[in-house]
Amino acid sequence: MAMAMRLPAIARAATEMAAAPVGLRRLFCSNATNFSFLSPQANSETPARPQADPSTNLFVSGLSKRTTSEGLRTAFAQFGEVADAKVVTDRVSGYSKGFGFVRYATLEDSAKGIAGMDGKFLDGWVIFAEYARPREPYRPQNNMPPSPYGNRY
DNA sequence: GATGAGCGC
Repeated sequence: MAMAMRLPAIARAATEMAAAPVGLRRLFCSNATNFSFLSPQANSETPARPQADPSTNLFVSGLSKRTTSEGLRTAFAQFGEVADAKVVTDRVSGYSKGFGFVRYATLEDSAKGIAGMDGKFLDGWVIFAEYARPREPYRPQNNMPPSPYGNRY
């Protein structure tokens, strides 16, 4: 009586893969898009920089809502030593925001992580892996506006 | 989640 009938995981994955824009990202986001290095003397400054500076920290977007930090770490650990992996979730709802961060132990590991995971599938979604920008500066969490009823939070 | 580009506490 229980309707526990489910499609096999392979069937669900195939369905999602068929709908996912696998080759689409190369049209506007590719690692080979930056050709500015072809003119070494012409660009003392490169204002148009799609990717951030190389770092051990990676920004991963396009994640499935079901992907957790552990799944993120497991996937990226195939290409290097992962020091930290985190899926960003909403503080109040707890749901994944669909992106996260992966910090590798070394720069070469992070480079291999991008090469190995960027544009690949994770939980049925095409994910984008790139170097993360430097994080927001630390901010004391005492910026709560004063309340006439008292600060309880 | 019913939200699908993005840069976290």
